[in-house]
Amino acid sequence: MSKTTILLAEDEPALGQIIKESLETRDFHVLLCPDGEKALETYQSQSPEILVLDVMMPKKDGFTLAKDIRAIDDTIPIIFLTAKSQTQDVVEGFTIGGNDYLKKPFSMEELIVRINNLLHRTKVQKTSDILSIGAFTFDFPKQQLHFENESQQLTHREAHLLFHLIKNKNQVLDRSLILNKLWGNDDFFSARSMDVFISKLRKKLQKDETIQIINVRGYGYKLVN
Amino acid sequence: MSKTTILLAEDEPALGQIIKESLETRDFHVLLCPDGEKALETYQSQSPEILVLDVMMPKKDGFTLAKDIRAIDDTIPIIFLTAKSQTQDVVEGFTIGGNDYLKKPFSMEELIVRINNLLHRTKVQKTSDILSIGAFTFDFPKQQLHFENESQQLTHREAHLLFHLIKNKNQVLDRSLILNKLWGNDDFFSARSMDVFISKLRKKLQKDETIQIINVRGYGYKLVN
DNA sequence: AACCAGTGTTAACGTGTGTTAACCGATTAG
DNA sequence: CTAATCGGTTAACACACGTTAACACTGGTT
Repeated sequence: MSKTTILLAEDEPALGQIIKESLETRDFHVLLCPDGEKALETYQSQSPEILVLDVMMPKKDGFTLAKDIRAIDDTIPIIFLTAKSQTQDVVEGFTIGGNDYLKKPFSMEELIVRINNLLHRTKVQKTSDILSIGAFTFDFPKQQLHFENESQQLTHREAHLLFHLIKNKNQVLDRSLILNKLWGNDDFFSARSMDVFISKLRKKLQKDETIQIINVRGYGYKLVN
Repeated sequence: MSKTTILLAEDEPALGQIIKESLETRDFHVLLCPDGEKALETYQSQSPEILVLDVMMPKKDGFTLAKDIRAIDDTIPIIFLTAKSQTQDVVEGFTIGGNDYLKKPFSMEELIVRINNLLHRTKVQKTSDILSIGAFTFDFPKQQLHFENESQQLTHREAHLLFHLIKNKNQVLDRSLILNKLWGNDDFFSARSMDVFISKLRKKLQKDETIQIINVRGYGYKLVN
């Protein structure tokens, strides 16, 4: 497994360097940015998995940066580093969803705990490639779908499609998004092909009646359980 | 939706009471326990959704308690309250999985942020949108309307429209509001389309005569029961 | 080279969903 | 009272999606 990439935005070079090195000893890959604008660029080019942002920064402060990034990705975890003076209610307003904050000064242990907690939330299902849905267990790498003591082998396409459906369980999974991801385009034929696979998956999943793949006309599919 | 239950184990009565009250103003249900043993009993009888444990407690300290509870449930989120003297590496060892910690003294905001963060992780999918109306049960995610032991599948549009009607049960649901929300506009054709769906819903709901969708001319619809 | 099994794509036909149209009754303003 | 408006209902329609089977491609086997 490759290292987790952390984007660290901190304008104070000495502090930034200390944090960076500490995190690197914990086996993270750290991208240190001296200001908000640089951070945004780096975010776009490197797509890190978690952001650690100083609130007070030149050019673009941490909150503004977070807003900009949230417009692109509304799930990426963000940790704010706040000075004592920062008004607590503003910070608190930001600390919902994938957000947390730390008051300066903080210990490295504290930061690492927060990072791991937030990563865990998004990663817990992400890294473990054995997913469960209803009464099924789905081993993605092996492309096997287990039900009680039976087990059926899925094809590559079936497995990938199911994988994304489970990842977006109970939410609508956008048709064109998945078409682009798995087929590389979203033209008529690929769409038809996808329909066929949805049909196949439904058949393979029908042993557990509590789970269903529901179509949302014009948008996509929703796997519910 | 019922309140989230928090088990709070804190041996210092004054502090315990303050935390309890603060959390209650945030609409949590708080079970305050003065020591580790009481906490374990309360955990078993009340099955709370999250634990906030003081580390230093009489009879059974927070870590030991956490170990005991983890043997029963290895996913329930736990937040430790630690004094400054507590050796940080021990704490850190515990802060994996569903765990976090706060150093005393801490602000209520900090605690609430941690609680919400950890709850979010387990709860995001848990809050089920199963509504009931008259003799019907409406499973919004599955788009199913249950009546006694029958069950009919609704379409996406039907489900959303019914969802908003139930949410505004016994109040007038504004036409243009719902048109904008579901159709994206409130022009003539969308309005006509909506009428058709109201008609369909009326038909599907007519098994229970006590509930009706009443039109309020010029304003909208009201679902009554 | 011929064969085969497995996988994904295309085709053909059928079904479901949402929109539009048509026609109607009810309500209200003039 | 009459006309205009709003909403109710049904049906026609277009098109998104479902299902099955035929087809084409791949890589492996004999």
